[in-house]
Amino acid sequence: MNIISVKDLASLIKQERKARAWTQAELAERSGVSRDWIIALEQAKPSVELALVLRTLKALNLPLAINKPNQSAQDGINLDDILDQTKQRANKSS
Amino acid sequence: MNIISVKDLASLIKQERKARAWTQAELAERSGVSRDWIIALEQAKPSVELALVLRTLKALNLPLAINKPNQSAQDGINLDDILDQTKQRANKSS
DNA sequence: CTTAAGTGTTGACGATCGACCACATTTAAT
DNA sequence: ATTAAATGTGGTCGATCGTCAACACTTAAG
Repeated sequence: MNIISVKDLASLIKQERKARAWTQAELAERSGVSRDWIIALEQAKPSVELALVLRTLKALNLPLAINKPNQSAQDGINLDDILDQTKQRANKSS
Repeated sequence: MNIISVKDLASLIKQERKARAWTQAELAERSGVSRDWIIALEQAKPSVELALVLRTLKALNLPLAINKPNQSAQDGINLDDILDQTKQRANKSS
């Protein structure tokens, strides 16, 4: 599943916790955070600390991944990059 | 690429920024954060806000994903869950 | 219905965030 | 070697974090 917003992450975590029949207190203990923080996370609080999120995902055995798109066959050649750099060159006036 | 630590995320972002020949200031502006914060992120500060991280990934066009492992063929059947629940039942004494 | 567990809310607290600024250091180009 | 851009550092400041504790509210079971 793709994570584009904090809500995505929050609902996925809550769903996975319930799938395992864990209470918030249980997940909190396993993640090494307070129960209050788990509540905040599941309520999609935007300002939660990244490190605690990673800990929680680990406790739930949920692997986080980034798959780079637009990867050219030859390394170091990325059409988007070239386009960006071209635009930069055109904006020398600004 | 799998993200297991903040360092993973930090180096990947820095790498992708450089691949696009963007300065930290440029990425900061595109992400709607301060340059200071980009520096902190690229230095793997553990306490960065999740929402700002997501904004930065979006600015870099890096999609974040979670792929649930151990998914049984039949929905709702997860061997890990059953194991956990069985362990719970065995610990009624505690 | 009663009871207990689970979940959510509130207020307090020290600690730390992220933005801003000025300044040092490093990198890159001429 | 000079110069300017890029990166990193240290400080301040208001705002907010995450934790704790006490207290409702909601579910689920009996």
